[in-house]
Amino acid sequence: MARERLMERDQRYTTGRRRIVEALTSTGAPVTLPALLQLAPELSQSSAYRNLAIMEEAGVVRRLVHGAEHAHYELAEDLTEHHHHLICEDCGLITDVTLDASLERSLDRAFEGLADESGFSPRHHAIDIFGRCASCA
Amino acid sequence: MARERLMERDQRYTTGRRRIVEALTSTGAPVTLPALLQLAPELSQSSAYRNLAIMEEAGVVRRLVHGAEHAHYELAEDLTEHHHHLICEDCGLITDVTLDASLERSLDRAFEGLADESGFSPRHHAIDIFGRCASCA
DNA sequence: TTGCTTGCAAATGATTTGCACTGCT
DNA sequence: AGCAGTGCAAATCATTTGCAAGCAA
Repeated sequence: MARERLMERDQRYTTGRRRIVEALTSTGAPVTLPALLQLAPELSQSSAYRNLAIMEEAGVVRRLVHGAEHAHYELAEDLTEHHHHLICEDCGLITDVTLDASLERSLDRAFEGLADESGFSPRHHAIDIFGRCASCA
Repeated sequence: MARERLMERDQRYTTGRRRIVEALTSTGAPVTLPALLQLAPELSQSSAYRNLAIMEEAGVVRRLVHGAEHAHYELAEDLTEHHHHLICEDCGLITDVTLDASLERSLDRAFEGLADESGFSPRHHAIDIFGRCASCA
């Protein structure tokens, strides 16, 4: 899947890129760049950044920005499934959650309604739930 | 209100801070630092950053980070009202929206449920709706 | 070969900080 | 007077980029 997405954009699925995708697949949760380099120490920082940017563009990777610190990276939703994020305000840990399908449907309906009122056309949404994770509680 | 929040933290409500609050009040939408300085040209960049950080800490201001560019600042929800953001993927414009109270209630209920399953205790949430604004459509 | 990729080191740019000065209290 | 707040210029630090060398089609 990742390979196809890249090929469509005339991008190669190189070893470095495969390593990144494998690392993101193996850890279920979004990771920072330093964390990614720990998972795959043979990657060089600049190439990792460059390849993440290319794969983000190609729809393989998603970049999350939350505080001022490092951004987090995860596989794009088409390669996984639609989900949201629990963010621990103490330690910065980010984990995934999925909401009930009917609730998602209600949200989408509400968002569509905005188009009429304001002229804004929604494409996708992201919900961040801030709080305390189990280990920081 | 802003003054009280600052006083509680033994912070003064100085002219510079008042100017920032007034500027944020006058433009309904979240603004970047450069935009804020345009609204209030007598502010100096470093003091504006410093005061925004202090007021964020005091719960007067909220900082939003979305792409890689400048962060956006707005008045904290206790000084305004609970709302979410429409983000234009073309021009970066951010505007506020409020959802139906019953939908918010369903969301909160769903989030509370997470505490039981995962041990995560939710404090607040933010919904970002990405798409095209009226002028970029 | 020809051009995309890589890794290193250097550059960028938003935000932060040191410091001397001003202004409340 | 005494300490918090300000503005300037310099420092930070995540991320990006230039460039020479490596590798794949």
